[in-house]
Amino acid sequence: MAMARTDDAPSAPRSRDADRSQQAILDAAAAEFAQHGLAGARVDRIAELAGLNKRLIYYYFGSKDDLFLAVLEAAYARIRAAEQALHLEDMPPAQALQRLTEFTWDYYIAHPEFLTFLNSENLHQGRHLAQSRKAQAVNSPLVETLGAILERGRQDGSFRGGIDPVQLYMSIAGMAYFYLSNRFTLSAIFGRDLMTPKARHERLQHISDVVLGYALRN
Amino acid sequence: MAMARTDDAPSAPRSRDADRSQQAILDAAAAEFAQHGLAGARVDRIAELAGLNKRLIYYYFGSKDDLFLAVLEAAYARIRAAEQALHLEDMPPAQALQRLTEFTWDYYIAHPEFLTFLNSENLHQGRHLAQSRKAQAVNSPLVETLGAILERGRQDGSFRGGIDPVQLYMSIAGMAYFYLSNRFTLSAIFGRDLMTPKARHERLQHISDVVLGYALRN
Amino acid sequence: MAMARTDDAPSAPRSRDADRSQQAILDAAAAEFAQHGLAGARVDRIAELAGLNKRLIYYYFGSKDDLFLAVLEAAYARIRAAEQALHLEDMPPAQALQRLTEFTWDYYIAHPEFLTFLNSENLHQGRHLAQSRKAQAVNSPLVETLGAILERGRQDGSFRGGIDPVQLYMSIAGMAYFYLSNRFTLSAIFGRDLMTPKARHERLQHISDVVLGYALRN
Amino acid sequence: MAMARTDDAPSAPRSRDADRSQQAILDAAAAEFAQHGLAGARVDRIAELAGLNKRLIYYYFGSKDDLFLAVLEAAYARIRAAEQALHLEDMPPAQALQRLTEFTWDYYIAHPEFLTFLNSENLHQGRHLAQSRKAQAVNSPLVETLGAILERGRQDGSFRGGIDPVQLYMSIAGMAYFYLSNRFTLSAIFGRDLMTPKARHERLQHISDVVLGYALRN
DNA sequence: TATGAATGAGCTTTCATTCAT
DNA sequence: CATGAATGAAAGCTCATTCAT
Repeated sequence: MAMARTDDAPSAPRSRDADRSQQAILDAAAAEFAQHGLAGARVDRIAELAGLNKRLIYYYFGSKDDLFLAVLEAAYARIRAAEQALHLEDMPPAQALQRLTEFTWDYYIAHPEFLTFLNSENLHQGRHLAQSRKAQAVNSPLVETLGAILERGRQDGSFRGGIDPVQLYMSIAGMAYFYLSNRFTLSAIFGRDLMTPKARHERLQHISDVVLGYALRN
Repeated sequence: MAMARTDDAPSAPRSRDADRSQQAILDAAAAEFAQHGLAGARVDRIAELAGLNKRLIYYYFGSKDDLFLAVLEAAYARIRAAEQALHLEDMPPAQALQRLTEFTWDYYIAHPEFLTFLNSENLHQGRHLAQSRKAQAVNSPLVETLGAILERGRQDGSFRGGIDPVQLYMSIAGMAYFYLSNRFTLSAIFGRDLMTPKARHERLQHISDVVLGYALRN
Repeated sequence: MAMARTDDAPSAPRSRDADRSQQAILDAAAAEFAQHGLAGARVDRIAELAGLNKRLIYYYFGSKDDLFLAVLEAAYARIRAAEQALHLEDMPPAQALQRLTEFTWDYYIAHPEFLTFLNSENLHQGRHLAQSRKAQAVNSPLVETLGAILERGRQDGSFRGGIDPVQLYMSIAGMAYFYLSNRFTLSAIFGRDLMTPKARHERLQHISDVVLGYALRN
Repeated sequence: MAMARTDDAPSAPRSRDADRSQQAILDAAAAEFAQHGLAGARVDRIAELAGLNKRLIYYYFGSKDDLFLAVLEAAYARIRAAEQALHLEDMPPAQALQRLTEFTWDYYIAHPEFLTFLNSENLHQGRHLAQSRKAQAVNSPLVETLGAILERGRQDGSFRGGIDPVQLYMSIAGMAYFYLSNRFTLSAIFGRDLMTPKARHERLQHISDVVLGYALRN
């Protein structure tokens, strides 16, 4: 006595509810992992936050570790999509480099959980990412874009030559990451609030100065 | 043939065994926290690693969290001591800046647990350090030293003016930190081993180039 | 041949097993708390006695203290129900007072755990009952009933006037309670078995004599 | 190279310090057992409260249970001494009975720990007292005294005959005990403070009324 | 698709007690 | 007489996970 399901999109492989439940779990898990790390996260809390039964998490994702991987992959997918929307290749080299720096800074501020996920994953020696089939595609296209920018700048004489785009990317990211990820200990050590608008502005200015001061010829 | 011990603290109210036990616990805890983070660390493993009864950990340190704080404070004390042994104030400005960059890089490589402790503490929003009485003294004297270096460089004309030592310190640290702390995810993304001698040499070279490229006038 | 169940709560959202498990835990906990007190009770033993997993105790009751409160509330509910089944209001005053005395005595003998629960709760200064929402409803209706009995007796000339029902209730209970709750130390002191049928009969007789000797207008 | 100890009393079998330490432990233990019961009492807290090393407790008393027995025996010895100081035998019967009632009430109020000790010991089914060599002497001399009072009253016509002094003693004690030992639950149930001066006065008055109303001829 | 019930293993922490001096 | 150091056992409680429906 199966009933016809008229409310489903005809070609949808899964029901809307299923998709919605999976997304709710992913969102809840992202919040929980961001706040407590992998070991500190509680499956119970994720279920409660998602408004769903705990059993469903296992039904859809298999285990806590697998769920973490899914969260991690989704986070990488989001930042990759944001990077690709920048269209740096259409800008003059110096402006493109400046824009990339700003983007990195702003993205880390808007998505602090991304930093936490990386910390967690590295604490576990990249174990989850190593098992990921999607991990290969994770390779940041930004590096290639950055390589092209540097080459264009070298050719038009604005940039010095011999800059490794991977190294520069890691430096841009690192200067932002360190400040934001370690803001609590840094605040304790330096006795100042690092997250005021003024402090944030100054940090971005400093990073830009360092990056351009390094890349620009003379 | 007992020798007079003149270099000891004037009064030793505790038996040597107590000190040794406490140090064994601290060492074991440092290893465990470094490997598994705060939530992932197991008190049982710490006790086993220390070769001591689990109860003794609570006897001396009170709780897992208090033990973590003790480990964290000890780690800060060590890096502070190492920093002060550099005597950067006796070097010419450019050399001092170069030396500081190398030191930071080398220290992070030699003491990867320090990075993990910072990650853990920041995951917990600096909660432990916030209640540390020693936290104030943690204020890195390196910043003052770096400020003096920058000022000397500005005066002798080698450095540009207007450089904030705190910002520069966080950039130096950040460029090293990001690479080393996130080496597993970075390796997965870039598909290369970041810890070969060659890769390490290149990274240090790059960081030095960036730092000096930014600080040096012209 | 399923019969319609009209005496049930209108909606039973939980499975019967859940109710049965909770009741099994309550019963086992009552036995354990009665025998060992609150601090001496072991959650492991309760679980074993209930034939259920220890985790389930926390799943349903939250903590050992909350479980104790549940046991205490259930004990109060039972004695209240038994009191209300007496229908003392339908008896002549002297007979009602006599019946109440007998009931109290018999109930304490049949439910020695009730005495132990009260001892435990008072050792902890009523901490659990104080946070009980049901505590207000615990107010023994017996006191009102007793008040009505005393008033009826005063009006028909059999009882003296001016008797506080609360005071009298506490005296009736106290004379029974002391004997039964402290029977071990009293036995040691007086060197006689207080629980033989003869001794029990004599004690009840004495209490009745005291109570009626006090209440009856001679 | 034994040194002469000139500060000791020549005939003292133990040093003053030893006596003082033992008494300190007994006092601390009494406070701890009174507050937390036997199972809830902590040897650590007793040592801390006594200002002495925990090991000494075992040196002097052997075990927590043995210490409890010592505390219990001391409590019995104190109440016995207080009872014997009453000299009820020199008073007229009714006055003596009244005085005994007052004494019992006042003593329980002044020494609430005595009630707690009895509760603890009875929770453990009198196990400790059963092992006590001094337990035989615990037999309250008050009962004999009370017996003589009742007999004198019967002979002078003021008291009714046939009163069992043990039963009456347990009733006097019980009416006081129940009120004081269970004051927290009773307060919760009746919603009134039982320990105000007024409430205490009324309770003593009631008990006296009941006792004398029972004993006095007509 | 979804859920409440249930669990084994293991967690941090506590405890009475003993060791070594 | 006195103590700080140390411990085995077990406590209350938590966790990721599975069962039954």
